[in-house]
Amino acid sequence: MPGERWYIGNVTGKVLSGGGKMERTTIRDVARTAGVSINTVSRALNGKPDVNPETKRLILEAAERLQYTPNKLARGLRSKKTGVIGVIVADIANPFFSAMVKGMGKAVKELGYSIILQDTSENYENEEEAILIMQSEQVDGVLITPVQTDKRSILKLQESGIPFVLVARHFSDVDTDYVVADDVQGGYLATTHLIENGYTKIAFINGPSYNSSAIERLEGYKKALEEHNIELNEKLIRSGALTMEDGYSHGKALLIDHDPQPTAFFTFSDFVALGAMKAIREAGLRIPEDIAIVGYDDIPFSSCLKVSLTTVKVLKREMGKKAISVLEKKIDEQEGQSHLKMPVDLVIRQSSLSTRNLGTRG
Amino acid sequence: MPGERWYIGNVTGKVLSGGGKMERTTIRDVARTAGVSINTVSRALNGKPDVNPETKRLILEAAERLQYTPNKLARGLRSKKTGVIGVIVADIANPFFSAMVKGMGKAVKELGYSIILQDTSENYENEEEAILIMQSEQVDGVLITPVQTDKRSILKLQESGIPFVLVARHFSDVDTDYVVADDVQGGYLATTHLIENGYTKIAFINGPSYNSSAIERLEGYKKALEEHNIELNEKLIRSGALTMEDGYSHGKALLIDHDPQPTAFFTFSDFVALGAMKAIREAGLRIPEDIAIVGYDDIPFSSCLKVSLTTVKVLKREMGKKAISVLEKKIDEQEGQSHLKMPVDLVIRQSSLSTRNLGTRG
DNA sequence: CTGTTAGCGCCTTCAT
DNA sequence: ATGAAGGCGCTAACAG
Repeated sequence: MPGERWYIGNVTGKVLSGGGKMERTTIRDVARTAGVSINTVSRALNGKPDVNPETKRLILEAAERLQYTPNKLARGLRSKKTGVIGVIVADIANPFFSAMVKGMGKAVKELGYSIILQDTSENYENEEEAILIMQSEQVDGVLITPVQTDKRSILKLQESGIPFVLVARHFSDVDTDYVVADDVQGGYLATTHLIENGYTKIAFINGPSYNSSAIERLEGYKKALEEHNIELNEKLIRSGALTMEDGYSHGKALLIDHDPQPTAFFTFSDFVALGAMKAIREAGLRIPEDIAIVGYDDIPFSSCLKVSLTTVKVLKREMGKKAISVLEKKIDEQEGQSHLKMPVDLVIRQSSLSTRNLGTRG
Repeated sequence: MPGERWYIGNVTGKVLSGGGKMERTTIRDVARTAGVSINTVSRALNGKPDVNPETKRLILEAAERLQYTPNKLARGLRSKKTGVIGVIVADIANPFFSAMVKGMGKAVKELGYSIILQDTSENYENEEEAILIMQSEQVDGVLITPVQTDKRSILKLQESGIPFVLVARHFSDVDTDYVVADDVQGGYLATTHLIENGYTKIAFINGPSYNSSAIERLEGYKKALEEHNIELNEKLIRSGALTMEDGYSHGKALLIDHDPQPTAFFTFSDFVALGAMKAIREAGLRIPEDIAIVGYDDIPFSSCLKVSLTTVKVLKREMGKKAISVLEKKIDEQEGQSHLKMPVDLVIRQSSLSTRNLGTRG
């Protein structure tokens, strides 16, 4: 527990001899002003027992007047707790992650922690460095969406002894706590939906092959095909798509002289879907009449497109919040591992609903 | 300067008597192992002069072997520098701000700082609290996009003596450093573009009236109208729009039995534009044939819409980077205030280009 | 070149 | 119920 936070501002009114620079009020100033000893102040301010209500009042008043703010560094040095949680994400500019971080921020606030943010840009070296920084920062815990091109960084993190939880992605062969979305189910729902609407030639523009979300969604995709006795065609599966541009180029490749010609797309993210949609339009095809498409994540704009996007909704903020609460338990030494899968949900909109959506096609 | 960073990991190998928990290696352990005094180690590690190369080598070796990582808290307590910069944004889930933060993160990395993030959700009370937290965190400096419903929080920040820079928004009546976009110019460019394409009934779905960006864009809007001798009609100006939903409702209000009937929209953001576009479509109108629309920010998806969105491009990452560099100067006591306006640019796409874009309409 | 000393602000024994 | 003393890990004088 990072200790409760209460603030009254921070200006001392004192002025350094040298120039115009302020010096922060310390517990000492408060003690002097209240006419008590340093640690009586400490105890009063931290709500510890054994403090005369009257002196407590005096102390609180003095603190208020002097605009005292506790120094977290000093406190941290003593208590070995910084009240800071390190958050390492793959790309903060991606609405998926920024929504997640937003949720973390909210959850963390109630607990009195702060967040230090690191962005790896999906780059493993950056991830390694980010972890070292977190260690040096003495964070009380770490939340990380690993890049996954290598697992050694996570193994090191494990060795370091810092409590940590993987978020959004996890390793099948490294035993850690994690909070992820139920991606198998997501892949399954999306694919089943397309199949049930008569599509059989469903192309899957998937994420990188090392990415756990991509792996699990593919599993869901395969499961759905199998259940409906549709033969898997490797040519319809493409991987490595993360951006809009990737979606565009993969979409294009799948449409131009491609065998078999897909009649529907399932994509790794709404961003990828957007790129693919552009490719579809440029190929002179209509959505959903000629090609249906289903995205993933349910990012805000998806509902507002001219042809609104059917997608798998992931509870991004909730996932962030949940991750914090799992991490907090770890920090508080409450044993037992958490392997959490957040439920996902198919949001059916226009992009997958052709008016002539009966019977089999292609 | 937050002191150079160098890491070697952090596990000591030591085990506490009590249980399996690690204890971090301290400078003391290194000193003992290297057979020198504590502060020789400190100096060696910090690259200070007056250290025998040979002993330095010994110390570095020992540090390496023991996996020593400096304790930033202790260092900060002494040096009064935490190497942390506080970033307070209005909404990290907004792509505009997340792109900005991404830029800050990159810039900060090179300088050896870390970032503590706070999200106010456009709420003033949260902003006040965020500032207090930053003080308590002893950050070396603060970057903030103020909510602007009240300026007292900023005045307090000023009093606190912490170096800070406003980003993306600024106060006309509070003298601070800031890095913002050239919003007058942005409003002017967008409006002029519409006018030059024959539109005269240009509705402006603007942001909150206290928001400096909204104020300045309105200024640009008015300037453009004036230059073209188009009479300003207050009924075409709406304020308070921040979200997609706001854009939708304002758009709707402007289209249903509205006098005068607008022929073009200029909106506060691409998000707001997206909402307005939905309203336009629902009113049975076409973009851009019936209603042209210009957004603001140039958020990634804008280019990929079926009718791609004409918008004012703001250099979000660059603004973040610039803000960091200005802040760094302040931290290093380099005097002189910075009032920076980042250039903006009109990106013309389909949403403002009717095929029959000649002559005057409406 | 190197070691000794002192203290940053806070909290935690231990006395009183 | 309160105060005094010690120390978290590190850096910055000042000696030697």
